[in-house]
Amino acid sequence: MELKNDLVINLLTNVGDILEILGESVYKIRAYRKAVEALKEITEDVENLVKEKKIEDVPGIGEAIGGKIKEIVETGKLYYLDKLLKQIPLEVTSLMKIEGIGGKTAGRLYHELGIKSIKGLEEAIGNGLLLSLPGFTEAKVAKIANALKSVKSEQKPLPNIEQHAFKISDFLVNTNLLLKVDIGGSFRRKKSTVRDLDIHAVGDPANFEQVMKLFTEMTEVSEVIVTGSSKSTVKLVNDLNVDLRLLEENSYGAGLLYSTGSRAHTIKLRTICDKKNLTLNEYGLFKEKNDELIASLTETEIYKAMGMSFIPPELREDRGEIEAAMSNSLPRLITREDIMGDLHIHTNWSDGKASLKEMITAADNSSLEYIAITDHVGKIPIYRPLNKTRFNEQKKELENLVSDFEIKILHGIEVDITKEGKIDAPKEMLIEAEFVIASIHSLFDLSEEEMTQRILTAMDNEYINAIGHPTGRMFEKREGYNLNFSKIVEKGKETNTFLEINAQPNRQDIDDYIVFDIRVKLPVYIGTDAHYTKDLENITWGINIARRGWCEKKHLLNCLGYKELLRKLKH
DNA sequence: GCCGTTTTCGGCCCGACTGTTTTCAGTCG
Repeated sequence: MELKNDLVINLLTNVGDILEILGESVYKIRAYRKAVEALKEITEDVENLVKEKKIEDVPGIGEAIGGKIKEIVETGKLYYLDKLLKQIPLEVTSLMKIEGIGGKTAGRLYHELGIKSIKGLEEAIGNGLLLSLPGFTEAKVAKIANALKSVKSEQKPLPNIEQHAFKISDFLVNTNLLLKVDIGGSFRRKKSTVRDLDIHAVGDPANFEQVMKLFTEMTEVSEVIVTGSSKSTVKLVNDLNVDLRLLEENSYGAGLLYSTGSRAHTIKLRTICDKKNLTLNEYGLFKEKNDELIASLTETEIYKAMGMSFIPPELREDRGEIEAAMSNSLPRLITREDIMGDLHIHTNWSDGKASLKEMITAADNSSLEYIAITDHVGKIPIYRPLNKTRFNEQKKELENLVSDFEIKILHGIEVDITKEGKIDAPKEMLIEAEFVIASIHSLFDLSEEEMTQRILTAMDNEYINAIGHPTGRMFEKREGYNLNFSKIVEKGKETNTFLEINAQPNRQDIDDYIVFDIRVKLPVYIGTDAHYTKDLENITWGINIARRGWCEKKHLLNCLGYKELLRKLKH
């Protein structure tokens, strides 16, 4: 049986969109949005939650939405949505993907002009129909026509946009018109993917007009979406949206807190403030009655004034960090210095580009205590995977090299998991290899149950230490397959098999919310999957995921020293 | 529609920018 999580998320999203077009209560719409967000953050099978009558335990899901989820799980359909769709066709919701068009405008376009789709909207602009609509002036129509070219921006892998982000903040710093420039938003929270950049800067308001002019006229800007004296949004030629928020220096901490978000974190903070008769905004924390300023200079002061310890940006997702900060029980997140080893590295013995010696030299020069060399074995589409003979040759080369280095080396392999969950490698190699990663490299479109079973079967193999890039996602190439993680974690505990956080920029697999869920049940480890020596630096992306997943040293296999690690492995 | 350290009703985060609304609704973050 398939997991129904995606279906439930889709149908409830549709309900939210249609309700928005119908102009329903914003609180009702918000309730559906919140329920969808909550469902995206759980790794459990929604069907099981329904069966065990635990679905209403999920925060944001109550009796009404819980009942609808039950109906979707049991019948695959939702009568309530079907009824709504008799009033508004589903396609109308596509209009809301255009910048500046929300539910109200989409509703008017449909009701007053019969426009159902983006294509219909283009036609209505072309033949002048849109101009006939009250309130739609030439300027407004031109703006919509322009916005049509760009649907609301997509998520992009953080590593791909890091350089753009620094370039823009450098540009702002170099104007010499600002005192401090910070990149906030999901960039500062170190999310694997970001939708836009939120830049926060403080300075003398006398300079703001000039800063905004320089910002909106940067050569990389393809379009100015909004611009005002304290806030502007531009679209860059590479389709990245950048927000710039300017504040006075004495609002620095409050502005950074606001800029960093997340939205859910901010809302929770403000809700708590409300109960304490405080108001929190981007200018500061105030007493509600008399507007008296309580704190604004630093984030630490503001958190403290709200009765909390400083919350690292990576945790600001309303996953319990606020409650933990109030009870002084935030996790001691891992740092770069805590990482003792890298357990997934390739060399030119398979599809890596660096030699064994080059890789070891590079790793030895970093602060690592150990690495695992894990070249490919099995029928995978690369030029030259290892066979038994070459594995032995590699071992010999390794033995000759080790004395020259301080770093400890596990001679491992990465093996392929076949469709049936078998391990495509000779047993002698599995016995001899000191760290065996099993990964899926083909047939990605099996059902959820088949994929889960495929991995469970592989984990049952007594020589497998770890599952590499567990969901197989590759940004801008393919979605990851869904897995039943509760079953996989159970099997991991039973068989002493661990899950990888693959740190390749285009993988970043598994996601932080999965790590958050499983970390206390089964240790994880970060592997760079390096193919070049410089790829060893990709460990950063894995650390981001681990930190966002609330990992402390005890949750990560590669925070163990070499000897402790060996004791943990099953062979 | 959800929720509760003022708890089963009456609230629900807060503010900037846009357009044409002469006082605010819509959209966004």
